[in-house]
Amino acid sequence: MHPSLHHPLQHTPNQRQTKQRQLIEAILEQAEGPLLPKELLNKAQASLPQLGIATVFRTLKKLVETGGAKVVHLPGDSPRYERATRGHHHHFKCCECEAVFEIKDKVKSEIKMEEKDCPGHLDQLLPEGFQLTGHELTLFGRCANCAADHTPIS
Amino acid sequence: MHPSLHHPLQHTPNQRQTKQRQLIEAILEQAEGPLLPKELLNKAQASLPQLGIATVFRTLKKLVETGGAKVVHLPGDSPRYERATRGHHHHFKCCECEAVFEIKDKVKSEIKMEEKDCPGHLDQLLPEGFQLTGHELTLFGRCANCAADHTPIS
DNA sequence: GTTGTTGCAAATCGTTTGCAATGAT
DNA sequence: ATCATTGCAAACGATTTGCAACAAC
Repeated sequence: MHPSLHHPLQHTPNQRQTKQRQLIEAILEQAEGPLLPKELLNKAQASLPQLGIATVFRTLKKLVETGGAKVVHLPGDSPRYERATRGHHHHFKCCECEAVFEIKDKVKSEIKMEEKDCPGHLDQLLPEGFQLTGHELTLFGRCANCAADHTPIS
Repeated sequence: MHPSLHHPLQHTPNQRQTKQRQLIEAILEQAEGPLLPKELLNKAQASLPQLGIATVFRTLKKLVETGGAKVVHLPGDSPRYERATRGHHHHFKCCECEAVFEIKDKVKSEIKMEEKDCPGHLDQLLPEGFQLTGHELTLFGRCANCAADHTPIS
């Protein structure tokens, strides 16, 4: 039998395939780093000039809810969005040129899941009885370019 | 000689001692965790009802500039503020009750500075040529209370 | 035809700023 | 008396929402 054919339990509304949603997903897919909603809008308006910012926000929210996208919070900035397919990683923000880089953990086991191979053993930091389900780590400093261009820090 | 006696290079304006600044600092001092500007305002208005939100923001900004306070960015929330005297630590946010806890690193050397004794060796995560100057780490999950009250996660 | 989706404008929220009045020095 | 600081209101940027028109199914 097909369990979900007749009555979806919580009456999940059917998602419709629109060109704006397709476009937004495509741009997110190609992006090299997490995007601000406004950046996304700008890129999208190249193909769909009448696209509104509200649609971008609504679509992003749905993408996040359905697991298609992830929110990236960089300290001091408004939230960015990236495709969920990129897997777990951290971010590095250059304090000089403001650029944001994806940092992939170098030590990576193929068996353990994301939390396990991140720096240190994060659960060891927690008090008794606390359960860890996720984390966000942002590094700041100077990127290779800025470090090369100028004198060393301080 | 005293180099800074005569002409402060950038004409640093003299800070004046006002009751609003004193109050804000006092509240920050007593706080158990990082505070939102609005939370700070609410607590402060108990003693100073006419205090305005603008003053809170202006005072917090100056405190941060002068190193008296630190900004805490919890993913998904607007910035919070805490006294700088609390030293380096991380935060844990309970996804169930929304409470925020300070997490002190357990492994703590007395000689090494903040970056050194944090989880893992963060600089090892960086590509060649990148210079690390700081980081923010936020953990999410269930706090001990919520974990005890309800069934285990999923 | 039903109903999820859109664009627009108005509303909201957090934060900043202009300005005249106030208060610390 | 000077000038940093305040309170208020207006301004602002990011995000959300109401609603009528529209488009996918």
